[in-house]
Amino acid sequence: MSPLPPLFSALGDPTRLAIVERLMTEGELDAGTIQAALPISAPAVSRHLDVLKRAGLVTRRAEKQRRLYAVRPEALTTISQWTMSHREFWDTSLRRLELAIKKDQTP
Amino acid sequence: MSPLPPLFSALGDPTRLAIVERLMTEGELDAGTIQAALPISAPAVSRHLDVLKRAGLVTRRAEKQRRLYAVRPEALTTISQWTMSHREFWDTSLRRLELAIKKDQTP
DNA sequence: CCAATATTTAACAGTCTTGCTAATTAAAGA
DNA sequence: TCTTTAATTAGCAAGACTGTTAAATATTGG
Repeated sequence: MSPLPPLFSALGDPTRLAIVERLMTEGELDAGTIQAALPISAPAVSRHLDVLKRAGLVTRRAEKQRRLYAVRPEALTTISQWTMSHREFWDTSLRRLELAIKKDQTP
Repeated sequence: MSPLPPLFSALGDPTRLAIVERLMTEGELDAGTIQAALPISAPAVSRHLDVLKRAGLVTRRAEKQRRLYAVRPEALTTISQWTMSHREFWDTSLRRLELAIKKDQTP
């Protein structure tokens, strides 16, 4: 239901990944608090938050004159499900790799 | 060890995501075979493959005059580990959401 | 050696992205 | 009402991204 490329694209920027990680560990935060920890201007942060919002990664709600942002758990679930849907591939590939290395080291 | 933003950024392009998914289901493929399924020129595909390579998402090896590409399982593991490291957040958030919806529907 | 095949590199155009400062909008509170 | 606080939108510049065609590189196989 949720398209992956916008999610990956949004997380591909280090600033946005940092914002998402902070929101996940600290929970809902307002734009000002998010901005304070970053080395860029408020308008720049506002645009990053808009990108995250349009990708479906965060929600936004108004509280007095503040805008509160929070990560949408469904977005993370979508990514998790994608990796899991390919788990058979990377799990067995990794196992094969480890076996090959072991065989190489102790001949 | 492997940085996430380049991985996410590389997967943020629909063409590259499609390439990675195809390589995961079909295994190692040469550049020409990958290009044949896509609506863009060979040089464009070559550049996408280079982006994937530099992000650490694929390996490349020469076989006669062909270049064979394959997904690095470690890259997928890195992403999986990231989602899992935040699983407590999205798992409990989702559960809370579901409870709130249920409470709303049957008052 | 030469022609064919496979792929990449070069050069270029159009479009996005990201940052900035200045201006605007919205609500709070004296 | 007027000032302060919070955040966004507008407008602009620098640089990155993606696609194209043409040229270059490398390997094969007659």
